[in-house]
Amino acid sequence: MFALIDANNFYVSCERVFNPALAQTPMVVLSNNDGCVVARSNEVKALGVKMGAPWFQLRELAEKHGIRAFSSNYSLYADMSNRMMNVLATYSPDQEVYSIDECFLVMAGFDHIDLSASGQRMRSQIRQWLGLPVCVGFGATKTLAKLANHCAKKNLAGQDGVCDLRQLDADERSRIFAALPVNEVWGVGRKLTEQLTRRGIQTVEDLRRANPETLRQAFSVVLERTVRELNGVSCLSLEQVAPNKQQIMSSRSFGTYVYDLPTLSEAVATYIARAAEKLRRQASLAGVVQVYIRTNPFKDNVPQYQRGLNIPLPEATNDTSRLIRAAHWGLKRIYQPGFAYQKAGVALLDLSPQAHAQMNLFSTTPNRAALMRVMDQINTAYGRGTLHSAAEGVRQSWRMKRDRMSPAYTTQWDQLPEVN
DNA sequence: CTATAACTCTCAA
DNA sequence: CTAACGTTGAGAGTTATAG
Repeated sequence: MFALIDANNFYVSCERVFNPALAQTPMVVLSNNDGCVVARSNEVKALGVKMGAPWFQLRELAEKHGIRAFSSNYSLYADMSNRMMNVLATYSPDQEVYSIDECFLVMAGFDHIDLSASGQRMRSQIRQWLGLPVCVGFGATKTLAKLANHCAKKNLAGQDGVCDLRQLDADERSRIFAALPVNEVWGVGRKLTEQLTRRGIQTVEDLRRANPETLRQAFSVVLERTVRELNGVSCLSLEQVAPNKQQIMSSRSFGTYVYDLPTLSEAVATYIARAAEKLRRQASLAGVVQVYIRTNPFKDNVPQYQRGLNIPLPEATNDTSRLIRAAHWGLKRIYQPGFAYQKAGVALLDLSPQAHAQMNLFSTTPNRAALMRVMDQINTAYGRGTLHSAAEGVRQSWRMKRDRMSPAYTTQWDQLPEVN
C-alpha cells in the first residue's frame, strides 16, 4: 500500500511562497543558463507552453501575456524540499524521497481503509506550514500510486487533490484508465508510447489488460513489471536509503562561447572539483575520469565538433588535483582549435569504496586525504568555493547565465525579504 | 564459445 | 543590437573484445 505525494509546479510554487504577489501571475522557472522552461504555472500551461521549451522562442508570447521568468534558485528549492520531506516523514516510518518534489510513503496496515482523509491532512498541513500545494495519490503499488497522483492533480477521481484508487470499483477504475493515454504510466515514455500505439495499446486500460509475458518478449522486463504493477502486483519496492552513485557527473553549458584551451581547462577543473566533492561525500574513489566538450548542436550554420575521452587512472583516487590533472591530460587530447564550444563536462567512473582501496605497489604520490578533508570542511563552513584549486580560475568568464534569480530567502541572512 | 566490458537507448525528475 | 535550446543518473539490451 503506497502513497505518492507530489508538489504542484514545484519550483514555481516555491517562488510564490516568498512572493505572494505572483500567485495569479503567469510564470515559469528556467533551466541552468536561463535556457529552457522547467516549471510552469497553471496559467502558462493553459497557454500551451510545453515542458522544456526554449525560453527565447517564447519571447513574443511572454510579452503578450506578461509571463514572468525566473532562473533556477536551487538552494531555495532544495531547502523547501527538505522541509516538505520532513513533514511527510511523520506520516509513515517508511519513506522514499524519489525526487526533489515527490516522495513515496508505505502506509502499512491501511490496506482496506480509505485514506482520503489522511491525504487531505497532508495537503493542508504542507499548505499551512510551508505554503506549498501538493497532491496525494494512494494505490496498491508504486505505479498505481503514481497514477492515482495524476488523477488527483487532474481531479479525475476522488476530489480536492487526493485520490485513493483502491476505493474505486472495477468498472469505475476501468472507465478512468480507458480515458488516460498510455504515456501517463510511469516508465512509458515517448518511444514506448509510439510502439505500443502501433500494437493497439493506446490507453492505460489497454496496457493493464495486456499480456505481461508477451510484452516482455516484445519489449523488456521493465514493461512486464509495469503491467503487473498496474494490476496491483507489487514489483517495485520502496528504496529508503539511496545507494551510493555508480557514476558522478558534472557538466554545464557556458554563459558565452569558449574557443581556447586555457578557458576550457578552467571549466573542466571546476567541474572536476564539484564531482570530487560528491565523490568524497560518499567515501568513494574513482578509477576512470571522463571528459567531453562540444559545440552547440542547435546551431547548424557553424562547424560542429564533439568528443569525449575516458582516462583510466593508475590508482583510484578522490584527490581533486590528481583528478584535475587526468582530466586536463584528456582535454588536451580531444581539444581542436577553431570551434565555438558551448559545453564541457566530466564524469567520474569505475567508483569503488574508499574503505578497501586497491593500492599501487609502485605509487610515489603522497596521500593527501587530510588536505581534502580540510578543504571540504572549510567549504562546508564558509560556503562553496571558499577554498579552491588555482586551476579553476578566478574570473570564470564562461560561467553560466542566471540573470533572473530570486533571493535565497531561506539560506542567506542578507537575502531575507523585508517585512513591512 | 563464453564471460565480461563497453556502448547505446530509453526513461525519469 | 543580437543571439539566446538543461543536468544527472539508472537499467536493460546490444555489440565488441578478451581469454
